[in-house]
Amino acid sequence: MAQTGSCDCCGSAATAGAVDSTADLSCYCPVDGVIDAISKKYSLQIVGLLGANGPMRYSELEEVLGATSTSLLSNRLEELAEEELIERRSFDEIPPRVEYSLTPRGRELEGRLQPLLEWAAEE
Amino acid sequence: MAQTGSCDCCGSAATAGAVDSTADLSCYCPVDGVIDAISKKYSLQIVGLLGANGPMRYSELEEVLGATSTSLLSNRLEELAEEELIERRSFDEIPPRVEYSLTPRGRELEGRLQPLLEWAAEE
DNA sequence: CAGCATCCGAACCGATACTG
DNA sequence: CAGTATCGGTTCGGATGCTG
Repeated sequence: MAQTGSCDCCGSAATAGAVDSTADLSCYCPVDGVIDAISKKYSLQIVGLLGANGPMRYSELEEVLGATSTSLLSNRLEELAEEELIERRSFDEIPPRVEYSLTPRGRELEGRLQPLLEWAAEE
Repeated sequence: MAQTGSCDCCGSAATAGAVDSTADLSCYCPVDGVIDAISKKYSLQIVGLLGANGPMRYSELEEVLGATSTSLLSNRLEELAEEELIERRSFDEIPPRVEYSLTPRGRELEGRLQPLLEWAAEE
């Protein structure tokens, strides 16, 4: 995953035209990086939590998510921030405080995610 | 992932009540297994392709997806079939023929997936 | 044609130890 | 409090090679 330029499903094979003209929707490969970002552990939960609760601190997320290792949470937050789905805001205080919140883009994602998650959860 | 009974985000931590009452949407952990299934490589594409093109043969999928190894494709198809998102139909012919198509459940998924994918793809 | 079995490397997860 | 650094275990992905 995490492709930057090449595309394994449209680059080589799509030109073969094996299927037909309705194949407009057949390529979901690049998808920017969002899909990559959200298909890792806790990403979905983070987006959902920030959407439901508003800004949250590092330790709050850590607690609610049920103690993942700190490094894992760090990585997820960093990745989501790189995709501009969440925003990191640090206050210059002692003790330090950092808050994470959804960006507008993140809120768009959350909106589109919700129907999917609700459907998957009810079942 | 692939949890069957235990839940790492609501089992232990949600009872801590660190956030507040709006945390209804905070638990996406179990989510049946659908999320697990679709967060693996090619699952999304398979569902999308079958939705757009109708039933497809093994070799068609293989070609359009751009030659993943056969075992990987096999695994994905099997997993999606176990989740009852796709249906496998084999014809008793020589040479053998197998077609895959979306189940009603798979079509529901595809519908909810589409807005998300379109949004992610346009960017 | 449609696949399963196997083996290897890469990515991901989790726990621990340590820093600003 | 909010992280970074490191390391071992597990899962995932890709390449062959071989069957019904």
